[in-house]
Amino acid sequence: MFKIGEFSRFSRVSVKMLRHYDEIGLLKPAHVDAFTNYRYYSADQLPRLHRIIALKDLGFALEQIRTLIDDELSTEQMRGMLKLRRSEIARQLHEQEQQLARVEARLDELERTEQAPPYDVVVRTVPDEMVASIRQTVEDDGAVTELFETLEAWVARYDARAPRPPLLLYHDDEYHEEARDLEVAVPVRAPLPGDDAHIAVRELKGHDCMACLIHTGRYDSLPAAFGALLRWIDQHDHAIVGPVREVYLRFGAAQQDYELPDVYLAAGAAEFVTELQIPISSACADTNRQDWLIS
Amino acid sequence: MFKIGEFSRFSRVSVKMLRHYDEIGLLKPAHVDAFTNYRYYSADQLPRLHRIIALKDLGFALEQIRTLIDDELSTEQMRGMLKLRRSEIARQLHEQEQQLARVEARLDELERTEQAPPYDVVVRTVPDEMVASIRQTVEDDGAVTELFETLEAWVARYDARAPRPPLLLYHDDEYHEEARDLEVAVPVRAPLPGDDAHIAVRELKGHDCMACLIHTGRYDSLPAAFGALLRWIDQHDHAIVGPVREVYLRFGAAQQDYELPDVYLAAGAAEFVTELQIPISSACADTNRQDWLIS
DNA sequence: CCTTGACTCTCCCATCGTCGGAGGGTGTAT
DNA sequence: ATACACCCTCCGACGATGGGAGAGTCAAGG
Repeated sequence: MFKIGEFSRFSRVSVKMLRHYDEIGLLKPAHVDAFTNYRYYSADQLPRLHRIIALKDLGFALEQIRTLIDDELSTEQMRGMLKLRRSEIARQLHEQEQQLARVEARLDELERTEQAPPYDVVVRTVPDEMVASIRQTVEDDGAVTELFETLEAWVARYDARAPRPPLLLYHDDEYHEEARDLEVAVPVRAPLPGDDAHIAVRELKGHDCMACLIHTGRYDSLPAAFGALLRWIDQHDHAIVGPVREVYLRFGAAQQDYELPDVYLAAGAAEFVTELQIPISSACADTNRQDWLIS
Repeated sequence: MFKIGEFSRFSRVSVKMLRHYDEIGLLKPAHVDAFTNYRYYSADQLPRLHRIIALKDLGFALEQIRTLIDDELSTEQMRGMLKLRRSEIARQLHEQEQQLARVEARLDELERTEQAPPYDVVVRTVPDEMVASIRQTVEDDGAVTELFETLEAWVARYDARAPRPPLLLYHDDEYHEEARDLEVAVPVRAPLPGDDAHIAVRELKGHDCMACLIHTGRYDSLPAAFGALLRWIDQHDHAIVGPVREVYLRFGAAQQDYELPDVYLAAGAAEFVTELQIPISSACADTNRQDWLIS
């Protein structure tokens, strides 16, 4: 039997942690003196403790470890978890790379902001539009692409696609890291009767005063575009009165052929052309308003 | 001006965090209503916020960001930090790989423990020995190697090296993650007068009853060997009465030629041969004691 | 003008693993 | 007997984030 200090020295776990593990029931001392409450550990407890540390290093929370370890898991199983952990680390690496890419985009954005802002903001009227849409809370950006594909496939089955670009609505009141309340929508020709589990066909209300901005280029720098649009709205003292829309005028390798007003065609042949739309209060009819209707 | 909810939506920072950033002085709202305490943000604050997020994604703490950002650092400087961050991530990846290697070693150890323990524990008397040593708190294992090299070089200058193996003493009372109180020591022939800043020449006290165990193989699995030694001590009801020693009988590519008793030579030609020694209470003279003196 | 509902405020608490410290009791060696 | 090393429990802190209670505020519709 060893007192906690000795046991700490040889197990390479601090005294504080040994007490903590005792407290949460992860590793009870082999014996606790009833009078002094001194903890006494036996050398036979080392394997269990080493198992705990191994699992901890594999990224498990102490709470999980407690349940895992009581299941008497074999070293074979633990080797399996080791493999899992390796792939998990690879995934994290990938994610960090993406994060750095986002940082770069942010830097691009900052530089662009320091120069002359290359965005032109216009105010238009956007008409009502019949769309098929899915609204749901989404965690991963990749899921959005999937939703669009689902939607297009579903609409294609009814041969009801209207030749106008798909769009995305941001319904969140405020931003949250994990889940965002999004609505993906594609225009349809007729009020389709069919209504799948999550797919709704509805008339998407237009708006008299929509502050709009065309962004060309990859989506990494969309926040910059939103920033410019927001600055315009701020400077002109408008109020935002509805969810933001992203309209995908052109995207991906296969060039779309939507019916668009001429002004859009001027955007050139960039691979990605996106319009950002924010409905603003109507008290603005006096500003540089331009009434272009989507044909 | 935007209320906090709107600003959150467009900045992609949660309301909670905006309030937090206000509180810690990282991003104060452009205006706070004196009566209602409502926070109002201006679109001009977006660049600063994006800078903050970029730095956060680069791994800085909010506290650091505050000082960084007030220094008006350019995007060029931030790109430099991006590079730094990349290498930092590479380093972390390497570290995680090492950690996984340690986990594997632990699993090896567990399997070995489940089988018959291949360690023979003997009790010997270890005599006093004159050594040159450095004792200091060390954070990185790599630093230990450096210390040994420093020490050997210093002793070599006096041509005072005694042909016995170097050793490491663990002085910590209890284990701590970050810093360990270690003493590296190499045997010397004479009481050297010279005494460098941190190098001490002293007689390392021996001990009548030293529980010893020979470990062959890489240092990854040293904890397993310590475990075996500890179990032996526990089973035989000994008390530990001094710091643990690791004696490096053979190590590295260049084979050493220390004067050792025959029993050590039986360990074969393994690349790494290490003896672990723990001084125990003398009340054990009746057990399987074997008095081998190092020649 | 009043109600309603959406929005905001402040304040407190929780997470997770680890450490530090205060204040007091225990064990062993001089 | 006294000193010193060790141990105990209890409380708080870290840092980024979120949850929730309870109260106040704003804007739109009746």
